[in-house]
Amino acid sequence: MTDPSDARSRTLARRRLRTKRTQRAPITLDDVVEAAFRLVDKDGIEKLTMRKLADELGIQAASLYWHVKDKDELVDLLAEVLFADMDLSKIEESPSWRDNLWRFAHAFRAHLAGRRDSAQILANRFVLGPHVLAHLERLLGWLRQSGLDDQSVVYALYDTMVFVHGFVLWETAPMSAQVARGEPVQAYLEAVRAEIEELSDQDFPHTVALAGLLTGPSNDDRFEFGLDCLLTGMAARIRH
Amino acid sequence: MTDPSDARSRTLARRRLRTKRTQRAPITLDDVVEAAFRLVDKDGIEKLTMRKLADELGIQAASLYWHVKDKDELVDLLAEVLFADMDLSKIEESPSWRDNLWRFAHAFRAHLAGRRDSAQILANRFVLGPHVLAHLERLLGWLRQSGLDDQSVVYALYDTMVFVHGFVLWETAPMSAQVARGEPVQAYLEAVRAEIEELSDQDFPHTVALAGLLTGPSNDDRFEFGLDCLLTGMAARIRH
DNA sequence: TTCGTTTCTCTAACGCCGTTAGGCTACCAG
DNA sequence: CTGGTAGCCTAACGGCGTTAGAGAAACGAA
Repeated sequence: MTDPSDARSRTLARRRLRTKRTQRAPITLDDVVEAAFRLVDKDGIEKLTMRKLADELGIQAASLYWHVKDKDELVDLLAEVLFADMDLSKIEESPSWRDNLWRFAHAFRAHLAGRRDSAQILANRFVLGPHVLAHLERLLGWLRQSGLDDQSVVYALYDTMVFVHGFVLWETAPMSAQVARGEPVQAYLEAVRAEIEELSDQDFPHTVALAGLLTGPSNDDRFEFGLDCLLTGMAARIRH
Repeated sequence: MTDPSDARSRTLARRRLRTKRTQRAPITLDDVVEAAFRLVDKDGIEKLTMRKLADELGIQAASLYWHVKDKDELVDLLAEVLFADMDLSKIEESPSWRDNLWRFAHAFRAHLAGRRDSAQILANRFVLGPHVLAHLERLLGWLRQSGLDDQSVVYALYDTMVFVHGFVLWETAPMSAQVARGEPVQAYLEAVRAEIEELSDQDFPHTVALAGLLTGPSNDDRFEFGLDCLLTGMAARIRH
């Protein structure tokens, strides 16, 4: 029984030397991941199937199991690549930890928003691959260099990531469920708002009164509010 | 074509009047939900199957579809019941919105921690059932009565819930994946820590230096830190 | 009491899924 | 030339969500 991952890396190294091939070039792991993301963007993560993925690649489903152990390993891979694809180098480093964290949070959210079901792919997977570690190293460096004590660095980063991830999860939840069936987001929120406003004023005075804000149009405001509070609180806590 | 939910409620109302039955009592929707949670607690949400659920109830899989339209509707139901089961009445109301929000956040986290895969069940489902609305009403009331402007009430509650949900999701992520296979949490964290400490000091100085804190034992500290920052920031923002 | 209706469950089946076993072919190193 | 391995194949297994349709028990009205 050969170890597939060993075999894989040996193959990848050798492929560069290969000059010509009578048949079509073999599929690489990158091809698999790329095709998977194509399908996810089209139909959502729930519709991602080993058979459809194989189809997209022009091979049989069983052949995928040479590249990947499991469907689970596949999704783990997607999660890692998803995180790795975030381009932190575009963020210019500031001497202020708060600026750095603020920019990272926005970049993180924007990145997740750019790919369908991204928050769901990341959820419940604790991936510590090389790309994730590289990003982590950079972020920790930013925060440490601005004079924060080590515990604050770790906690601040962790809690910020948790907040952003949670936020995007809630932000995209109705979209995945309803909008995938064709309806625009705005229409969905209108429907929820109408539903709330039909409630009895007697039983739900506060909910009805706040219906507009609850289904409010701007998720950006909500995000900014939470993030700003989080960072302000950190600043207050750190300088005693 | 009869509407199943209408039929269901009529049945429930009538069942109370029924005195005796020659065969075993029919299954109610509550029975279904209860059995589903039993299975989730035992094997995790991913192993929940219509067939196994039917088995647990002593009926055939197809019979479930009289009680429930979909598996999706089932999980929506679980999400709503999960949220509804949180007992907010145990929380004593304070005149301070901060106290109220703090207590709610802790109750929410504790509640989610008490049931396996709860954060995952809640994820990506935007449920607005009667129980959820009742809780929402109560929470909004608490915050409004302490003099917060309406927008702050909504945003503060929303962002707090997002944070708690995101936190529990991350907190239980490694547990679901690894611990379900038998290993204790502590052992898993030790393994991650060892993995980090094996990294090159050259390439990952910060990550290695903070390995202990990154895999630190106390999630409670992390949670407290984030929540406290969030609430402190809110207080600062609200009173200008 | 009778009789149609409703409630709840059944059997049978469809098509899709993840995954495994084992075989075939093209390539490469010796 | 030859053995091994990389990369794909066909075939199949058991399990999944779901539907169609039948049937039995209980009910409600006559």
